[in-house]
Amino acid sequence: MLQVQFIVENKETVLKGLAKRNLKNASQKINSIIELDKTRKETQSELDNILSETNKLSKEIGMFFKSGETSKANTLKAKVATLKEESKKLSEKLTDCKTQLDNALYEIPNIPNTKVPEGNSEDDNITIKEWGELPKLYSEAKPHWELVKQYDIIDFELGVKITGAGFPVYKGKGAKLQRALINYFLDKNTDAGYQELQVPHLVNEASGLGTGQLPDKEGQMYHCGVDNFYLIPTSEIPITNIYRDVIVKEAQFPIKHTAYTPCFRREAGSYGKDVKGLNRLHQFDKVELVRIEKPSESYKALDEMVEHVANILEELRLPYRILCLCAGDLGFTSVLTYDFEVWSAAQGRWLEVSSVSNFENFQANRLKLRHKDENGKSQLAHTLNGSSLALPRIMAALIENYQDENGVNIPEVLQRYTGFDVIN
RNA sequence: AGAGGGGUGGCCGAGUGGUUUAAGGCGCACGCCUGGAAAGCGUGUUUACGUGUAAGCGUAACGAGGGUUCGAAUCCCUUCCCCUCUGCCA
Repeated sequence: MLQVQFIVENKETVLKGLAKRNLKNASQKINSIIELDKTRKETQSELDNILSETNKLSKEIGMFFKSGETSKANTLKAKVATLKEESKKLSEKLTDCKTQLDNALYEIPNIPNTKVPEGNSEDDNITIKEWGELPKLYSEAKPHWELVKQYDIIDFELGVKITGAGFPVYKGKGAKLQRALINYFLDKNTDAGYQELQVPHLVNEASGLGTGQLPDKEGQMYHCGVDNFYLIPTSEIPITNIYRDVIVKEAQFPIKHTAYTPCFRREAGSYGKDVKGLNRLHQFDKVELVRIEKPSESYKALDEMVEHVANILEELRLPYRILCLCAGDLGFTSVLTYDFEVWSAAQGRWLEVSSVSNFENFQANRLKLRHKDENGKSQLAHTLNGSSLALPRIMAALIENYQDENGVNIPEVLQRYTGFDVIN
């Protein structure tokens, strides 16, 4: 969430940013936040004064009891009783005010970067780079869901039997290819200085709140009721929450992590070719990048991440394009996001395989993730993340783009990981 | 899962109702001392909110949340976590 102080001091900038996102009743919401903050400050001051007085009197009571002046003590006790009533009222008012303020802040999305194009939907995203020639497939080319069946490398029906739709079983060379991709991605990331982590796949409520999936996106996560844990929809949650309530030391920067995890998403409400085959699953694998940066370095870090992901796709020789998301398509928490899409030749469409974002201090504010600046003052750090990469759609594109009369060929860079060069 | 013991500052650790303004130690920073360093000595060393131009001042925080009391690290309740033993288990 945004910092109240930032909203108060930069009201016009905030309103302009929210207008870009077409947020309804923005100025009303912002005014109410400013008003609530004012009330909060006043109430805090009033309460502190009363508590200060109460503390002073309590000490005096103690001394009177010690010296045996019971009647004096009792007089003060009566006085404290009235003060206590007042402080109770004020403290309730303060709690109430803070809750209202937080709830109001939760509704305000992040302010888009000036680079973010105007626009209402994905149609307004701007392509900033295209790479690779779209492959011309041979006449018998098929979509991946037919190929995986033909070569028996991914079994959707089996997954339905075991669990339900959207939980495929990878078999034989399919499983091996999946594992090869994971290892390849992790190696690329660690070579680029990202520390590899293995993190829990279930997280508690505090972590869900920290990165902002809770409370609003509760329905999109699988929940273990008895223990009150959530299955992670992305490893961003466990990785970023390492830094919840942390003050990072100067020497720790830059902080670069990568992790492979399965991701679990309930994703209700989609249909048709969007969910066909590997296009959208309830469980899928992903290798993630997370960076914690000093504010002055975060955009350099974002560019590095984009460059890094592009390099991987080029090594795989998958045609891709990079989109700069427009304000209307930009995620709630993001300031600037680049989406990577690869060309799925047999489907004749682009598939999103990575999303790289700078959240600036929006996430850090909820996480209470800070660092000390040059003057020794605590400042919120910046958080960034990106996929490198989401497995299923890479699989889909690979299988489709690399098919020919002989079967599905394996990109050269992966062959030392798979140990075979064709699936047939 | 059962029984028992714990959770105090960056770290160790004292503290069972009232000058706790959380002892003492370690670490760290600065200063003195020194040719230089170590040792020694001195000073300082949390976070959040409020207030103030600032120095500072006020409030809150002893795992978390409630309660008792004029007053709680200390007593009571709830809850989370850690350790030991027993059980179960890859």
